[in-house]
Amino acid sequence: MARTAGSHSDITGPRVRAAAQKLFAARGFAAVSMREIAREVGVQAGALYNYTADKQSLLFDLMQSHLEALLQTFEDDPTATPEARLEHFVRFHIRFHHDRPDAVFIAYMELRNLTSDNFARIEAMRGAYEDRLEAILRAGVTDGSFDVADTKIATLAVIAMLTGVSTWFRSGGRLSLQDVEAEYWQMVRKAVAPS
Amino acid sequence: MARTAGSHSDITGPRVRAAAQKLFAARGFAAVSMREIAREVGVQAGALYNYTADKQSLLFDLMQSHLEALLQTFEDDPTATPEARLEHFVRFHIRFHHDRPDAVFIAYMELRNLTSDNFARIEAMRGAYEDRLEAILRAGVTDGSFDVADTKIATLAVIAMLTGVSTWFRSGGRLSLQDVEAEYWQMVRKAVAPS
DNA sequence: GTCTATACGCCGATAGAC
DNA sequence: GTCTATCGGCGTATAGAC
Repeated sequence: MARTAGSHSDITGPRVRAAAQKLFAARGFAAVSMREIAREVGVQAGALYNYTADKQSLLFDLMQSHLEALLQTFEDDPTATPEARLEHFVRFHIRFHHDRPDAVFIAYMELRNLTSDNFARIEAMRGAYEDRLEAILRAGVTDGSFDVADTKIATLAVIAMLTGVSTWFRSGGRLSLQDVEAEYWQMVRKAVAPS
Repeated sequence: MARTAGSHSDITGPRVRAAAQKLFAARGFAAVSMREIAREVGVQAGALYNYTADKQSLLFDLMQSHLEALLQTFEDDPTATPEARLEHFVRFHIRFHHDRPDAVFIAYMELRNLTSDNFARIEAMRGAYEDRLEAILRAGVTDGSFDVADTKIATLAVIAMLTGVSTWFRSGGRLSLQDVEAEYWQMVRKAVAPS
């Protein structure tokens, strides 16, 4: 079962996706050519088509993998208190996004470059993630530990606020990621608390 | 002083910028060609270069105009209470951004397509706007009406949260813009309040 | 001020040799 | 599985006629 010398599909495939992710994040899907991706990998442009049907599939696969990992990694414990669940969500979201800046950037910036079918599939996954947070907020509203007028709006507000961290946080700066987590948790906690 | 027939620089110029804004917002700077902009305006591609030095200048001018308007339109009253000033900021930011969806989208999504000189100028304007909010938060921390661990982080968190409204709000939906303003104001007010 | 024509180069994707 | 070569098309920007 040994592979033929020069047969590298198992290693080149991931390298193609890694190169595409790096370049799409840095300069944008539309601005990056297949030739550039090939150069980054160290192959000729034609060889890329052994690993992806076309450029669009490359983008879609990156986004889908990112959102699959997001949904799979987040664990919620419905038996804990709403406040504990919310704190876990806040810290998880900040850390997970901080660990994958390129994938996050692509997932937020390149939605309009998806075909409409692919867009619908990605939006469904994003919606499923939002639903996880909304369930926490609803549980807190029900038992009186939170007070928000509209759980859907609060969900979107919290996610927008947390995701914004990626736009400015740099390791080695004035604050550690743990400091940032703690500060955002305080703001989120108060924002949804009963007044 | 009558112009020659067929001389339309005073009207075609704005139409070029309007067409570019519409197309850049819908499909992205890199994905839009000068030919498409010309088609939208109703002239040939070469004629665009009577109104802009190049495609990059078109992008920069759109962003600069947007941020100039933002800075010029926001009025803060340093003699009011920090809470009143913050509520005014929240409502202003949501309304101003809601009124200019295309300009807002471009200003957030196309930063990486600016040359480094142009990027620095735009970032300086964005920083000036952030400073206006931070001044309000600092005043509230000083007089004890707010409690935030770090005014810079709180500034970025509030702006990210408010700007997120543009990504989902549509007139004619379940909530009016005034409802949305009110809900965000409640969340912001509580987030920065002393616990 | 706008037109037509064009310079010059890169685009995504495929064909066929090895 | 990767290469070279290539197809047909579109990219920005400019030149020169009117």
